[in-house]
Amino acid sequence: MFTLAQLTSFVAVAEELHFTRAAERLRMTQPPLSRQIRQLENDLGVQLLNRTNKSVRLTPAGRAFLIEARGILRQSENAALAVRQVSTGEAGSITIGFTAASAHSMLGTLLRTAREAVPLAEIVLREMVTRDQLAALADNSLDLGLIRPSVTGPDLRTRPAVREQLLAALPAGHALTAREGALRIADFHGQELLMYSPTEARYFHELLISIFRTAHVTPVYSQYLSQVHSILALVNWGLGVALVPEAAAQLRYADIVFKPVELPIPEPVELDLVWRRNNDNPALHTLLRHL
Amino acid sequence: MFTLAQLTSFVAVAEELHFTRAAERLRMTQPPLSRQIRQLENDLGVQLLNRTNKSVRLTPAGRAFLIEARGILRQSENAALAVRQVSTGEAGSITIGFTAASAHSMLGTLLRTAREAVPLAEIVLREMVTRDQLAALADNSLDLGLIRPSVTGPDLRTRPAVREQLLAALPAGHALTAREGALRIADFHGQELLMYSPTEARYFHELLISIFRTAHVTPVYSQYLSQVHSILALVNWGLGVALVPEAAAQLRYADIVFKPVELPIPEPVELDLVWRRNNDNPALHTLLRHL
DNA sequence: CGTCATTACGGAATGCGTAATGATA
DNA sequence: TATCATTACGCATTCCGTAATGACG
Repeated sequence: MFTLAQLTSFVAVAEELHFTRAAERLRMTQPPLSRQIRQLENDLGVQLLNRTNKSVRLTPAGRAFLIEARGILRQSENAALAVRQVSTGEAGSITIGFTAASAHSMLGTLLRTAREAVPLAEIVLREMVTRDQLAALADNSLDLGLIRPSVTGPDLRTRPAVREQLLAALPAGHALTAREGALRIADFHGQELLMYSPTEARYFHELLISIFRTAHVTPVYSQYLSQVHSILALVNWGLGVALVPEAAAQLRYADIVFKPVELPIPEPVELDLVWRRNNDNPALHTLLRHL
Repeated sequence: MFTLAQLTSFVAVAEELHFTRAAERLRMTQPPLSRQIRQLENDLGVQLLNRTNKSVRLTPAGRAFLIEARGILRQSENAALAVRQVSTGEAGSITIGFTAASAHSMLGTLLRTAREAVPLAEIVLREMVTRDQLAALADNSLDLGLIRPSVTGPDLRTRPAVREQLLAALPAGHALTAREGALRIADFHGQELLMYSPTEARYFHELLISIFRTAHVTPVYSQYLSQVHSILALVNWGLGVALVPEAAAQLRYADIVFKPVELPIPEPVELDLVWRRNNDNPALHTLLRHL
């Protein structure tokens, strides 16, 4: 197979149609240039140039190869450029995991920041539950996760991304919807509360349990569900009340009224950014620096 | 700039993720392979692989470069293949000149043959008058011309392509349209004949002059025109009769009747293929062999 | 006979292979 | 301690540059 140097030489000769001038342009003497071209022709088994002593002309095959050679050289230069951009974090690919609920709070901001910070990078989004995100981070198939706070290994790094309020989600016509201003935790005493699953939505489950225990309030846990939008669907059907992160209020339901709730911690719902400490994706670190 | 050999080495290592195995695949020993990869990384200024003594992993930049490297190698192989096809006449580009009139007789056949003979070649068609075709053949911007017989230089080769009848083109309602069967030359005596220009359409001009002189017939030369379709337009308007190559009958005019003419030579209109003797376009010669 | 590509030849650099070293699990 | 990448070193090849040759207008 030929050499990139041979291609460079050939392009120079093809453009100058003059070995001596081409050699000058290549900052070499003319004999080795002649040899290179001859070598290239031997490698290809094709005559590229017709030389008489007073003129150098391209053969049809030479014309065709000139186009190819230029293409290969351009692609090579682009490759060198592109790989440097990836290595410095200017370009590349960042795979970001998110949970459905987080999409409404943080994801928009994150993507906007990414577009500014690493405009040349490709952002790949994957909707995954927290547990799957942690697994994907571990095997390097995910660069960055958006998860609810949870126990993570020592090789994962975590950073709080946003904090949100909890809102009461009430079916239209429910007694509490008539109340002026914010609700209090005590208002939920004895209410049918649509509760988060202790396994699938452990973070919210424990958050609510803790809030109610602290306030000595005991609602009626009618259903356990893992996803916020499932809970809202049930509220919409009048099957109970719920506490959901404020981002969920972006989802419009015909028969749900959202009301603020007074809590000891005003914004108790956290969302974390998480990534592998040893992740060597430079684009990821460029993005993290801008967050 | 890097080398294609380095790219080949890198692809092997990236695929095996193991220097020793990659070296075996490349039929070389492992140390020079290590050096090549290191050299490639130095050239690029980018780390492509993370080596621990027990594992070789691609960095994100390495992943990006692997794709680029495969692309460059593939393009290089394709280029070598393509240029060989051009040199053997399997592929390439053939520029063919034609006159408007010839388009209807020969061009279809020619293109069909070309598609069979050199399916990989690009056929470029250029409508040019005979004189321009000869000039273009001389400076190599045309590979093949379709022209009326004319004086050509010694470095041009010519081959008869087709012979055609001459047809009488009569305006609808003209007295001769009533005649049964073929016309005779004598029928044109005293007729208003739309004549070919002696300079722009020399071949037809001299052909007709010769035919009428031989038959001792003298029509009235009312107009001199250079192009067949101009002549037919005037016939269509009733401004005279004309003699045109049979291919012209393919052009449908509302008010023209075509009739055969008895001539001493049944098919006096010739169309030639012409090309430069020294044309080094292999695709052209492949095509000519099939014609 | 002058221009310009090719051939001839000597020296430097590149690149492979073998052997030794070093690092990590 | 075994595996596997890197470093060390010697040799063959490649490739450049200078000089000589040759071919075409």
